[in-house]
Amino acid sequence: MSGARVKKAPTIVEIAHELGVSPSTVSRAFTAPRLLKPETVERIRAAAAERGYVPNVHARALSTGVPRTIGLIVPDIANPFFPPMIRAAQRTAEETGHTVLIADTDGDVEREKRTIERLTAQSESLIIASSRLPSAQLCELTARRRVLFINRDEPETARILVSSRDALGQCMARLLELGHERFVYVGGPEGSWSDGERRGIVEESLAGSGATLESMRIPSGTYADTMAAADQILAGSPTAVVAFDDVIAHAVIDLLHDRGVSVPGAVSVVGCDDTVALTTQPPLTSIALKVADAARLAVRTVVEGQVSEMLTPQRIALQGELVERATVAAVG
Amino acid sequence: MSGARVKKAPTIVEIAHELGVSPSTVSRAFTAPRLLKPETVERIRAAAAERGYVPNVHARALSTGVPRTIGLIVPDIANPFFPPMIRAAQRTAEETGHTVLIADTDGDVEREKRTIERLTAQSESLIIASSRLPSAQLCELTARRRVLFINRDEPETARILVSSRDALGQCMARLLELGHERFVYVGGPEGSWSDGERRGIVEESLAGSGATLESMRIPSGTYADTMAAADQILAGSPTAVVAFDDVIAHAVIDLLHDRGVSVPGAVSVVGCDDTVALTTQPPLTSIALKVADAARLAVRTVVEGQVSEMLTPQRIALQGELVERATVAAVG
DNA sequence: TTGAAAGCGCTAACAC
DNA sequence: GTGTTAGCGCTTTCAA
Repeated sequence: MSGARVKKAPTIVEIAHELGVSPSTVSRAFTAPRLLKPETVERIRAAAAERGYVPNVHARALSTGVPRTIGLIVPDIANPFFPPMIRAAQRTAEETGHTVLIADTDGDVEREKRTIERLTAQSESLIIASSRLPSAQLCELTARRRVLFINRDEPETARILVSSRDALGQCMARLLELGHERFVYVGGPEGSWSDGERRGIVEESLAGSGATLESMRIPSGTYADTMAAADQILAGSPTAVVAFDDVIAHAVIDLLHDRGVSVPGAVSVVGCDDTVALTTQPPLTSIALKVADAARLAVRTVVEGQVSEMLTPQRIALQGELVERATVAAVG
Repeated sequence: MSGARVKKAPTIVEIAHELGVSPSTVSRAFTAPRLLKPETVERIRAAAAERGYVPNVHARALSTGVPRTIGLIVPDIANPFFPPMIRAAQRTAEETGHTVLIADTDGDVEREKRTIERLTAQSESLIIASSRLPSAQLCELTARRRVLFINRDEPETARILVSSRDALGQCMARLLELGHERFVYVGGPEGSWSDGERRGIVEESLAGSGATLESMRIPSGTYADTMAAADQILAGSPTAVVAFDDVIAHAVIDLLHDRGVSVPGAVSVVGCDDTVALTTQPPLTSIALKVADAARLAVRTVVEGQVSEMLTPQRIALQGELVERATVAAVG
């Protein structure tokens, strides 16, 4: 079996020859069937299917000048926040015959820049999620490229924000209603747009309520580092802990449990992203984000319109939904 | 800003004109610099860098006949087992200037077939992880393609197995040593190679030991379904539970806890994959698999050698390592 | 050491 | 409705 030859893919010309038609006719059978006699289309498609013909994307891209490829750049594919986004993007792209190229930057700015360069050359547009680039670089790099951002709120760009504003606001109101007076916000990575938004909402919601707020941050956002910050989190004897995301919330529940503090009996905990919410004990109250919707919308946006034109700057915020489970209760 | 034009990428011809050299010279500056006067190479590279020239992958692929693209097909990108594999594959592919196209099949056979067809056309080789295709179809589909499998042990193909054999065997021996006599194996998806391997090792290890084994399965492999199967899992009052993966192990720990059964005091639990091991209470004893190594090896294997030739059939098993944490103890 | 020219597989005017 | 032709950007003989 070793040494066997890989079968060369059949080309349009070969199919054309066999059928006694011209190459362009075969091409049209796939790209503009309505220009052909239905019968011809049938005949060609049948023959093509039989020989296992699949159009060569490179030839097509070269000929049309538009690579039907969309680059999707994420900081970390292993972060459970992104796979659903990637999935939705791919499924949506499929509908229009596009391919999504995934790239992972490790949250590293240099790598992000290089990735943008590289993908620019082979994609008709770029979708960049949670970009870490400083504004200046970002403007420069994207000045003459078709780029759409997800979760980066840079003015004058096309961007989609997966927002927790409404849901988190509602959640905070509920917590206040339940009599909570000492809050802790356990934030995530510095410079994350989501973290900024959430921190802001928590502050706004509490302003003038008489409740106290302790605001802190777990830069790595990991379970282990959150556990390690237990003392700091519990320093002010909070009655409610709002976590940047579900991973942190999960750790908070566990550290509370370690100290014999009942959740939600003594302390209420809320997470965000709804990624692990069903695997905590008790099940975590969290905010389900419109990640898949954002990806779908992103792909549809970049796919429509002339690829030779920049995207129209606009800001779209998709509001998530509060999912009430079992980690929130009245104080006391 | 809307309506602004996307900058057209500079081509080899433009650079050649500006420098007063021929297009082939510019091409050679990138593909065969040793054929050129070092000084010329320098001049060309500088000019190219300045204009932001990046070779057009499509043109290159068309011209050389080899698309420097590797297709990587996984059942579910959201399964925490795969992102580290994807990451490692991409980083390795980068080294040789290759691009990895990720596709997700949803564990669906039809979709897997379509994906293989589609990727074949634009990749020089395919890496397929945890393929669900029946053997016959798999042989047919792969008969004349450059394909390498990960975690699918089909004879006469090139395959890499991320094995837990040694580590799990060692773990079982340890459990026996500690006096365990009633075991449950809580398996995963039907047809998974990993599940078959693990189930087999558990059976072999216990054969002739006098210990009893209850073997079951959570087809979906989810936390929720595992919780729901609590009665079945605990029916035989096991002293040790071996789980197909960490997600199931996590659920087992939680359901044991719900019933007031101490881990590892009364029951020992071991997981596999080492994906969530650090976020359980107590920390889960698990098996760290060589997933990233497998991906690296897979990419290196498909990248080397003539792309016109099939891969040499071979079977490589990469052994994982037992990571002892806190969910295993002596019986009693 | 460099240039000229052909051609990869496909699409898109433009003919017929 | 279908065929002819030119060309997308690049690599690669073959000549010089």
